[in-house]
Amino acid sequence: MGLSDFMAYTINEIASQAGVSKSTVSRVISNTGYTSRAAREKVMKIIHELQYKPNAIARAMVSQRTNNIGVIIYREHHPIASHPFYGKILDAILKAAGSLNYSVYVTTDQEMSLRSADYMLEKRVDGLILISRLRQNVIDYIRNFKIPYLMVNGSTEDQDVIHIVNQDEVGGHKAAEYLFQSGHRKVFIIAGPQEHRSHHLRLNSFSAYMTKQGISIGASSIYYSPLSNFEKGYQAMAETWESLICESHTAVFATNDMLALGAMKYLQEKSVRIPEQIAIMGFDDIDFASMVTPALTTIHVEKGQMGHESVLILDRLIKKQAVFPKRTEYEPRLVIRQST
Amino acid sequence: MGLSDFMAYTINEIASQAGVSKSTVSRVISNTGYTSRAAREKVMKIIHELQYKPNAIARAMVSQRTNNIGVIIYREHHPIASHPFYGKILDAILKAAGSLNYSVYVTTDQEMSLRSADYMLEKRVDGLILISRLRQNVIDYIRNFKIPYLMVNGSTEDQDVIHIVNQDEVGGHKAAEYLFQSGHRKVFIIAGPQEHRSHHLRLNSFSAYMTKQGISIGASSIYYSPLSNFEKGYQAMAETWESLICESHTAVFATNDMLALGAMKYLQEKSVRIPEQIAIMGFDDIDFASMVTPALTTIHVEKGQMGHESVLILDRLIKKQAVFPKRTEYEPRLVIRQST
DNA sequence: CTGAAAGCGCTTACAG
DNA sequence: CTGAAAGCGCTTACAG
Repeated sequence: MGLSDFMAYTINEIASQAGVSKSTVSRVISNTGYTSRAAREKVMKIIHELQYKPNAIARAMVSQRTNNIGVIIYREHHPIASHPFYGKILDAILKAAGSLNYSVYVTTDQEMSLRSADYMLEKRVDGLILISRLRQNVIDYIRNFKIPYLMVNGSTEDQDVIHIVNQDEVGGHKAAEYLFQSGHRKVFIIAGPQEHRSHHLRLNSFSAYMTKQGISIGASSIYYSPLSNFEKGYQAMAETWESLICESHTAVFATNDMLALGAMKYLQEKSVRIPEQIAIMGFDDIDFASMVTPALTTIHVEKGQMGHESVLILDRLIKKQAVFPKRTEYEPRLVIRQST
Repeated sequence: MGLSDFMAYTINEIASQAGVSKSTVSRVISNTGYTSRAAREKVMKIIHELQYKPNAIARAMVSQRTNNIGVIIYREHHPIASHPFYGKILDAILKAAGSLNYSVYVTTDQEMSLRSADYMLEKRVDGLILISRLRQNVIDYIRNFKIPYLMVNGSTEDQDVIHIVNQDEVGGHKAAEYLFQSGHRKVFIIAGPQEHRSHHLRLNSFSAYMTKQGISIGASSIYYSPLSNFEKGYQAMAETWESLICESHTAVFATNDMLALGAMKYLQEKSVRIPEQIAIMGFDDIDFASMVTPALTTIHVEKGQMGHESVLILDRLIKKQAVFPKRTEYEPRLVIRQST
């Protein structure tokens, strides 16, 4: 066995070099039970000398705890980790998990299948955070395994699933209220995919507010986009701008910032002045919203808070600690910038 | 033991229900060795009925392979996963790892300490991808454990470390060449932190090209920024714009897009016309670069390729397959848009 | 305070 | 083709 066939030291090696049993070594490492000071010091010394590291796998095997949590992000399209919305949630999860001494497995599941879940269910993790939309059959499947899990910003009607969400109805309401109070009476809406809970609720509550003010938003004032990205926002404007302005709309509300930003890009290429000729408003408050010119007015969603809280709740689930609400909601807030 | 104390089935349960030994069960699961058709079918049936999943931890214990790879992103500041540059690399890693059947641990290390490394070194992963800058002592530490690892876009002079990098010199050269050929003779530079290999090389090769053209870039034409984010780009312009324009600079080159975007924001607030009054150029080609108006001219870095390749190389290292270059370089390319 | 033994859930030679 | 046994590297009662 050459130098390249480096073998990591085991507890046995430490025990033999320290002249004690491996039980004793284990005790000093985990700092439980009684150990004489002499034994402890001897063991510590050897551990440092050899740079011994306990094998986490072996430890997980007996303790039945991995100290890992799994994050599965269900997204059909890229980006995933670098997504301006989900990426922020992920960042907060990584941070919170680190401070609670969990490691994080990150998986993406573009097929929204059982595959990623299966991987995690092979006892690799103590608990699971599911982000974004996933199918009911996946939820049922996971539940079957009795592993602690929760959903962040998903779309399920299932009352039993522990869930962290943004109050999208409140956000839609705030957006509509703000635009209405700013004098807008004819607003064009770019609506993201309606099978997504967020886009659906944002659109509905926005419309509901306007309706209550006696303003009905007709079919010709809503553009339904199958995707919620920049390109689609651009395309939405490209296809509708002419008629939109003929019908004297004074503002555009998009159900997320990416759509709004895409729309803005098109308008700027056409030298349309924002907000003078038309106001634009988004939803999410992604980083980029404040970086463009004019900066985008939007509804701020507590992405970081949601990610952070998801780890705290999961930790309690794992440790079987006291009850917690099935549903944790965060209230979004209006952020007024230059585009309106 | 109530329903809530669900225990996952083990190979023993499968064996007993199928009326065979656990050796046989193991063989049919791993599909190795001989098994009679009858035995195989019986076992498969029970496995499906019970939704049995082999315990990955136990398997890792004996096979000495975890099928996990660890990604440590060394960054002092947020964002990490959602970073417009590193997030893209991470996304590509997640994707490539998935297709090679690896799971990915993602850790961030803001202190650039040994802590994250330690975690991974507890035999949790088969190999390690280190992203961004890290200290030499961390490298030395990790090397000590003989675990396969490589660096992506790091900054080390260490010839022994397997390394994937962008050719920042080439990029700096291309940027300078393009601006020069577009007629710019007096360029202002916003330079990111010089302890970062990328920013350093980009600045140097840019200057070198200009010098060769007989244009010396004086101290008053370089703004050194301690950070490379949007805010600092904005600040750089805020502090220097007046004198910059007095000295008749015609273009601004920033050593990354975020700085360039920040600079652009300030100028737009001052109603400076871009590129008519001053041209702006960045480096990286992050997503946002093409979304702003005017769209940012920049140097495209192969973030996805770098991430993808890092997994392929690590996989070969793990499997002890044939040699590979110590250093894999990607050539960046010029992307001309509207800001110049 | 300490050590021998059993066991976590698998895989892998080895007999048969 | 199949099963009994040993072992991966730890932890945890249990005697002493």
